[in-house]
Amino acid sequence: MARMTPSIACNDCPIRYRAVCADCDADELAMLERVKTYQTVQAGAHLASAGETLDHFASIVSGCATMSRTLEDGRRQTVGLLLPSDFIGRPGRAQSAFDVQALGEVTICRFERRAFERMVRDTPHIATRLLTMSLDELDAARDWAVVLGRMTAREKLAAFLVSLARRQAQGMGGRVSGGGVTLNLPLTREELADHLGLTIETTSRQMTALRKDGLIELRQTREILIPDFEALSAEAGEDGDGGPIV
Amino acid sequence: MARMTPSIACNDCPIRYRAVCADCDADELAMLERVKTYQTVQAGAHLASAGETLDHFASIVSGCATMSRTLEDGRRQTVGLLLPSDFIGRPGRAQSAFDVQALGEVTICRFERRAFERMVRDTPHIATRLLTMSLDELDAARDWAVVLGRMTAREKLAAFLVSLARRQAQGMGGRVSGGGVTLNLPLTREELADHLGLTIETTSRQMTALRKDGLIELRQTREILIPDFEALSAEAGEDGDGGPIV
DNA sequence: GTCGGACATTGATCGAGATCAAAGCGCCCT
DNA sequence: AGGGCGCTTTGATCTCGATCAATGTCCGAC
Repeated sequence: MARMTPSIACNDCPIRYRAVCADCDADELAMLERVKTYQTVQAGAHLASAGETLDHFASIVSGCATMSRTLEDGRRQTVGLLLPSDFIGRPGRAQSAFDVQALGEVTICRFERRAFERMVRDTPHIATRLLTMSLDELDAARDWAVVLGRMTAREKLAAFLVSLARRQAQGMGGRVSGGGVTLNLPLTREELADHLGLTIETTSRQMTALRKDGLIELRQTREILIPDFEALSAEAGEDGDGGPIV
Repeated sequence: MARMTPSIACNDCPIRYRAVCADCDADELAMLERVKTYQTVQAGAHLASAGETLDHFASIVSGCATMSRTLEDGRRQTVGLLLPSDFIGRPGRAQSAFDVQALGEVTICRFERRAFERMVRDTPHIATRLLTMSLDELDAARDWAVVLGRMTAREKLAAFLVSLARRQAQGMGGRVSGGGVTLNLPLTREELADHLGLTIETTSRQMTALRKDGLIELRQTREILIPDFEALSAEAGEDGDGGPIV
């Protein structure tokens, strides 16, 4: 399921300036270099399970993962979509509160828990970066609560596509070209539905509706072109903030 | 709307061991003591507004507040209920992402932004405490996303009452006596509905339904007795985790 | 006292999204 | 080429919560 991958030098790392190590200087990076290991897992692999004790933290280097919870009766809600540079694990607590599952092949940069917690304590550049990232995620989680609690199915889907396009543009995973944005959906319709708090059928219908209204074009089922980003944003109940994609 | 309140000594502060200052030693507390000011605001006062630039951070000393966002068409979603010891503001960013509004009379302990950010940088005990609190809030926000996205109206209300009872018991604001827990709702039905992602009417109907089913008793509209905490938890779609109230 | 306004409950009906059901479409495997 | 399986779309119907509309309750002002 998981295989070791040769570590690459931090300086050549694609997430060098976006992950938890972003603010580290050469010395600090050298310390991380000593304790890190790369690992690649296949689609569907569980990087963590709710209630499970974790002995490692990790940054996503490439690929995507979901963070979700499943109720006993099978209802599932995704609470976060993890993209490259995002952090997995919760310093200060060994138990994971959610399931973290790889969507495609995922490569992570792992740190043994004790060693990393010590570095958080002793390395202000890591501690403050972790705080900043946590606060960003907190804002994102609360933003998403507004979507889940108060938006219609159509608005939910539009809001998700807009936010994913923004994140992919930032991470250079998406293409922004003259008036059109292309984005790669890392999720199946079912996973998407679980993220939006809808059923597969409603999600699919809304996808069709946005397509028929010319707000998106489906190149493949997993490749979406947004011809007019502003127009789609307007569908997402956005008050104009958030601004353009880049 | 707001009035200065004589500061009380940190050592006599009701939130001394729960707020952002919890881990501070005597020296650090003395530094905070020098820059803090207490302020009391009336019900309905805005402690922050979405998009507004804040020049202070604060801890809630007494009273309750909501953190919410309102869409242009008036739909509102509460994303957090702030109780004594909770923190207001976002170190590293001057803009508030949400509205923060006092529910009743609220007393806060304020810190000027620059001074506090400097302390976060220079005082590990504050930085790590802030990180812990942020991570706890992040977990709570994600837990709530599951409720908003996947639970029925009845489950939403039960989940909220259970979580509020737990928090009040922790903060000693609630009474736990032989088999029964009393809790004080700091929210009107409308504010409650905005927190649950429901309408007032549905919220009220579910309240009545839980009462008729013997799961809660309404002493006053704002005072609720939970005769059997476990039974109510079971209604909240809980998988038995979370455990008893204390 | 009683008037008025804010908050809460209850009832009747409607509709967005869930559920049940059936195709359609790729894609791998033999 | 054909069969089978997973994913997606589309259609028909149902249901939970929203909406529309009274009515009830509490409290403070006069």
